[in-house]
Amino acid sequence: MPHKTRWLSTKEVRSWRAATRVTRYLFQAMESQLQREAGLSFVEYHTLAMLSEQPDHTMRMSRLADLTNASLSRLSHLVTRLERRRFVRRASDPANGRFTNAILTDEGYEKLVAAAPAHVTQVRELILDEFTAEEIQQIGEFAERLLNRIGAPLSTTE
Amino acid sequence: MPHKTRWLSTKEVRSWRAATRVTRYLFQAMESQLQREAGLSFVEYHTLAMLSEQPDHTMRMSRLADLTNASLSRLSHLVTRLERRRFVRRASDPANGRFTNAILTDEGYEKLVAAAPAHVTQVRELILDEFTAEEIQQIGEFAERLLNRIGAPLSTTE
DNA sequence: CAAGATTGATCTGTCAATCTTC
DNA sequence: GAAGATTGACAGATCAATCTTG
Repeated sequence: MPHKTRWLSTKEVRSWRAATRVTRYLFQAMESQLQREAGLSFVEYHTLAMLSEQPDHTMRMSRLADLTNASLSRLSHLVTRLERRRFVRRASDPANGRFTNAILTDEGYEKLVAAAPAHVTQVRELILDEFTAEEIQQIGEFAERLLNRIGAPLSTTE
Repeated sequence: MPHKTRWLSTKEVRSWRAATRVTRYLFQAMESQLQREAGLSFVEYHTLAMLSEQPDHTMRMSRLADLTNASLSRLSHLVTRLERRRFVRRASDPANGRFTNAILTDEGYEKLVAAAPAHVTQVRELILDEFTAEEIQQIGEFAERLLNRIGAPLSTTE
């Protein structure tokens, strides 16, 4: 019941606020640029992107949900919308009927290819260009340490 | 029209993915912990927190929107909900009728005080405890550089 | 019955339109 | 008329309940 809370020091608060503020700000910037220029949300874009990296442009819903940081429910709704727009289609896994595969259509692939340059350019201008290669490396290490601590799977490629 | 896109290197992609993944993961973790244990969203919590730091527990809507990274519209809806729950009330600024002040109620303050220890503890356990003081400092500097680059206001205290 | 996935109800955010005060 | 703020309509996310297959 006691559990004395270890409050944050002034320096910690400062770092913490800057970090939360900037991450939220950057997400919003990317969201609205993608939305404006491609009519895709950040998650939608990454859903297409993850699929495009698979040799057969196919991935199981549950894995896709994990990689895009979305709940299965959220992904399911989202894929339904992407299906309506013909960017993705579903097919249940012939090997195991419990699994559903999401499959990138040609149209979806074209959409991604059209959207990518502007997005990547924004990421460079907004973020990467601020840092040296070593700093980018450093940031990646910090992020990976946190992912390990949390127990989140790291890699994209299985 | 050309604008050759400077695509990301393998290392850059790796850092970038880890960073986006971890930030989204952490936000979700904080969201759901706050929601579960206090019935507050992350923005709601920080809205109360920002108000509590003002001597008179009062702040203009537009400033509050800025500090919580919300649009004015979003904040307005949000404050309406917080008002219904009696955590905040509104009053138009006597000095300038265009301004609306959001004011933390006693009930709202108690809510915040009740929610804070668990939240702060989670922030430590999830994130801060992974890093040395120097690293936390370093992360703060990275974040502030980005905020400057973007042109976002930095400080909380005016 | 457990894992994978979907659905529907509800809540929250966004965008455009509007209102108010200076 | 412009800045600050609010509103309503719609799009999207969350949560709990449900369906389906192994």
